[in-house]
Amino acid sequence: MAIKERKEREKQEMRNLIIESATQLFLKQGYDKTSIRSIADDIEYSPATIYLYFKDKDEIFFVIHENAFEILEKHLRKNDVIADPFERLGALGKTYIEFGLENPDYYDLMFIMRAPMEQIKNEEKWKSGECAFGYLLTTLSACLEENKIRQGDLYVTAIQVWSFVHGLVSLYVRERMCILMMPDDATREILYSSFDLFLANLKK
Amino acid sequence: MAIKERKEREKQEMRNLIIESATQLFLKQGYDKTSIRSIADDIEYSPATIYLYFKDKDEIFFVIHENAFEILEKHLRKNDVIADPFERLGALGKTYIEFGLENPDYYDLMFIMRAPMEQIKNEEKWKSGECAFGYLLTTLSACLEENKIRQGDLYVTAIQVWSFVHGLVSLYVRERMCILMMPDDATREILYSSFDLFLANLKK
DNA sequence: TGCATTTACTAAACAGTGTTTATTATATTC
DNA sequence: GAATATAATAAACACTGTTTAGTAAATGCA
Repeated sequence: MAIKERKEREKQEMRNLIIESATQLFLKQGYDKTSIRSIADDIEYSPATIYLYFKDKDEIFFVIHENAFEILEKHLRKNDVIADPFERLGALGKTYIEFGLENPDYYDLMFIMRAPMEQIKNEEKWKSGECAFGYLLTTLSACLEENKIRQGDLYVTAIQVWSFVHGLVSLYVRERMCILMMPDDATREILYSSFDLFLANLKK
Repeated sequence: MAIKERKEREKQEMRNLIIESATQLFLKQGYDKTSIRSIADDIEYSPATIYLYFKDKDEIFFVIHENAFEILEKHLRKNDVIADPFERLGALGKTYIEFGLENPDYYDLMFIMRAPMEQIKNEEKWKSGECAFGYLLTTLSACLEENKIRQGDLYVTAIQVWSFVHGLVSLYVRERMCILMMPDDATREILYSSFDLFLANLKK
């Protein structure tokens, strides 16, 4: 009976169709305007059909959130070629900030919005987040071993680095950087300068 | 004609009644569950009445957002007695983090949610934000003058400090600190340790 | 005081949201 | 070919923010 496999394949294809449509609408119009009805309209099915493939709206955006992590990880991995761990740390930070500034909606979904985290509560651990955090831990661990940065607890240092870059990007994404009263490109310059200063302070 | 003044007073009292009810519901049940209808129910008026006193829901939460800034500023001002600017900077940071951890809903409204910033767009500058940021600028300026911290551009340094503490608090408030897989109080300890490390790196 | 006008309020509706239920049409199995 | 299982949907439910049209009370003026 190959029918079962075909059905399974069709089910997966339908899930992909929904996710593709939802992703496209999300990046074009934002989270709020991406309603179940608008997705249904886009893929030319009834709204109720979507609930045959996803438990609720949160589950859809959890999948988009996971896809976004894959994209970020691809960017981060490009820095694997940098041998010096401190230089790699700097490059990772810049890649992270750049990703946030260039993909504010994805960043929001990954690190700010509540929606995808609801899914994680009723499921398991935050796999995507842990994986990305793992990158940072590995690099920082190498920096500490080679005595490139000031000595300190690995986790405390990692939280310090992540919190800082997240602070930069999230204040920008949620429009609090307006206090600088500067044009957008000048604000971005300040963000990168601030990261450079941070790195200099961390350096041994 | 004192009637005009009485009417003005009554209008202000009604606004206060709405804000008080909305604030109480917001702190008890969160933003989403604080609907116009639930506020109307609470103050025993019809939903439409609220629109005679506030343009929309965003305006209500903009006022709550401003009240929250007043509370934060009261906390921050307690550190004015600390003469040494670097010590004061440390105390301000701890006060900020503490405020965020103890008042996650207020913090969310002030520095994460989009709702109150919509109001600012159609109005003027982000007065509350600028005022709080001014505190930081003043203290950092004194630190630089007295050569207590590493030299650098004032604004770049300020963004560095603010982004970092905001990063700590916002990752906690939006439940991304779960990657540490620690009980809540241990996570909070890490946050404070991370801030201490940050300060040590900033120190000259 | 009596009437016209302004003010304060609300019931009902509008246009939307996420989600569920009962029903129908199609595909599969025996 | 008949019985069963699957896929899809129309319609409804319970909400949301907001607007409109209509009513009742307070005020201004003669």
